[in-house]
Amino acid sequence: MLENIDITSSVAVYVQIENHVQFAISSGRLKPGDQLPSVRELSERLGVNPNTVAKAYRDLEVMGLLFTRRGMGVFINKNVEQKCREECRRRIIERLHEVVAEAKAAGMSRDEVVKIVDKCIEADADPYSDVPSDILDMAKKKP
Amino acid sequence: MLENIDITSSVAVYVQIENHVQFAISSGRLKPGDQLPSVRELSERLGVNPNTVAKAYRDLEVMGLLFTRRGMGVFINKNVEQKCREECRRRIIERLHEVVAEAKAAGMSRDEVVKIVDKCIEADADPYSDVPSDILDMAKKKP
Amino acid sequence: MLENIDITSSVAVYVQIENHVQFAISSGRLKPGDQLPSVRELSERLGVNPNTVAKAYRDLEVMGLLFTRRGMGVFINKNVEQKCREECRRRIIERLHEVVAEAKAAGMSRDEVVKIVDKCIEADADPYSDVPSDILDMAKKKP
Amino acid sequence: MLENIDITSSVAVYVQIENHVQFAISSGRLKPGDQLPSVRELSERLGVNPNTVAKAYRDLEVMGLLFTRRGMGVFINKNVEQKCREECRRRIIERLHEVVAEAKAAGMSRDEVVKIVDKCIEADADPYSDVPSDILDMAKKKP
DNA sequence: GTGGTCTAGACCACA
DNA sequence: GTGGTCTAGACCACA
Repeated sequence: MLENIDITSSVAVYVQIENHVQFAISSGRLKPGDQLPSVRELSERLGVNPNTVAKAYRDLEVMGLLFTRRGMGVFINKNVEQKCREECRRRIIERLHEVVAEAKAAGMSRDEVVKIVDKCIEADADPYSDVPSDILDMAKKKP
Repeated sequence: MLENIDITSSVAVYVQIENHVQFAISSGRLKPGDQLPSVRELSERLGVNPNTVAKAYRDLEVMGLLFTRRGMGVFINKNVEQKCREECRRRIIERLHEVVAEAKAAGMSRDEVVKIVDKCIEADADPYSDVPSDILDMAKKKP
Repeated sequence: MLENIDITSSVAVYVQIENHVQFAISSGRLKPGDQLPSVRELSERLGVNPNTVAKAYRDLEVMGLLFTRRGMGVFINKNVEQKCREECRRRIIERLHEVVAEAKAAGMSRDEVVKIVDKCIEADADPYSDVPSDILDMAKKKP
Repeated sequence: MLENIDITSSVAVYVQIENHVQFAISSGRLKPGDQLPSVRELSERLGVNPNTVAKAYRDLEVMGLLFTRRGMGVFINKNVEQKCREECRRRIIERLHEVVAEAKAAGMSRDEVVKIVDKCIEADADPYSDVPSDILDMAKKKP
């Protein structure tokens, strides 16, 4: 996660955290019952304000992906994998639509776009899973 | 432009104006020497504060795309078409890379992605040019 | 003059006209009694608003360099050459001070600056007199 | 900076701020990663509206010299020192060319110009660095 | 507390 | 009429 979270990015850090957790759930790297790193632990690790991590966890809890057990920590909810997968897919397709529409408007041909797609697919361009992710390493797997 | 600029969008109005002008230059619909609509005119048309339009124009000037003649108006600079085109392409390809990498990581297959691309290309999904743009109509073409 | 007046410059056109006339007087290319082109004639030639030329002539008149004879035109005053020369010199030295001070602050050495000076002096870098100037050609020499 | 920023100057305050920051970067007094004083802090110090400082920071961001972390502050970008230095040098040399060409055209000799240059070089005519600059003192050095 | 966006409006420089 | 500069101030996003 540290590798993938870019604090200089224009995307808010809390949004990056949320996306990352959702993605990890949808790809099965985080499973129901797993415990997330504490707010303090993760914020220190990322070098960001604890409020930032807390905000991300709160949002994810509101979405129903996490639950908090006071004094125990934050855990992944049951039956969220499918929902997460769909949500991730939906967002990816939406963004794909946007960017392809712009490419078209910019005069790029179908073949040109497909060529770029192929190049990405072939490359190890996995934005999340190519590097051991700290948030994943820090998560305590449900026994 | 009026049709394409969405005051309620989460994308700031001045950013939308900037994108639109850049895109219009890169696609040749605005050419060096053309005069943009005046700050006041465009702001009234869009129903936003003149400062908002001025901010967009100023950014574009700092980027080197426009120049201002005090008391005369704002004009497209020379030799910006190529630069604009490359910049637009670069940004599109960058975003395409990002989203395809995420799609791959999310387990989508190459064919699935290409299928979505094809659907977008076939659709009239041009985000800018499908509707006559007021900013273009308002621009005074260099004689 | 047309060659030297840059309407895209950030320096106001009326200021450029003023500078040009002062410089022409101080270098003897315009002499007391010479008639300047009319506001209309010059503005058409330069492709600028007549107000712009009128403003320049008015300022120069306030400075005491020109006088207007109603229905006759605008003429260079007597005994202005010396004053003009001094004023031009003063401004040049002032600007030289500014830019050399910045060069020094930017870490440029004395020799580096002098080298640039020499290059300029040797070059035909005369910003005004190298090209036949329209305002001069348009001025009617006192018989 | 407070000492060098002149609110009564004809040069706009935001332009003075921009110049100052660029110069501080090019001379190494501000380094990549350093945090600039906050918009509010600097605006209070200078006695100007926060918008004025924000405008300068924004221009510098569009130029690629700064980046903003929302809620955190404004920082100097990486790899801008060289670019800044070149840009500063380029502008100084350009202006030096202009003014020397005018001096030549005005009939000043090479030796006369060099004499003025020498006088400036020897004087403490550093327009920026002779006085401890507040904006530098206020900048938080990257650890 | 940090910057971002936007509005309303004054006053100025220029054409 | 055109843009530039600046102020005052509201409301928001983020940390």
